[in-house]
Amino acid sequence: MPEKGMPTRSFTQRAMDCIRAVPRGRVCTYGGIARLAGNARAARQVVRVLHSCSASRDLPWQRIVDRAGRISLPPGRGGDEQRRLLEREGVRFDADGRIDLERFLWRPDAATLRDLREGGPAPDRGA
DNA sequence: AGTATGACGTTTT
DNA sequence: AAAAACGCCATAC
Repeated sequence: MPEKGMPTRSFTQRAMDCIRAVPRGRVCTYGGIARLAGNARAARQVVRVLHSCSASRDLPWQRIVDRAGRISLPPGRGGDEQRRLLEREGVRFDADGRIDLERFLWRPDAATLRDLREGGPAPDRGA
């Protein structure tokens, strides 16, 4: 059994759980995943997580977009596929290739939030 | 212990 | 409004 108080799961592991929690047909942002995983500033680490696990693990990697609702992955290196996958889930893009986050941004309900955070506290220094 | 990585986010031009 | 500059972070090595 893990030590009391010590995080048993790394940020990377928690981030993967959060990504898996994004339902089909919805999206979340890099920063949003970072915040859910316990560190609001670790958006870049979320990028690294996706880099190492997108194709291999069973992560819905395509559901992570940037804060403006745009696909960050460059076309030709997966960006096109990401858009195709999202459209197949029902996510719509406007003429500028943007997703309406008011409509498609996923927000976890209280129960999901609790589940995602059971591994450790969320030291959000946003104050 | 220092450097590199990255599909970001925020602030400043 | 758009772009650059700047800040930030967890992991790999």
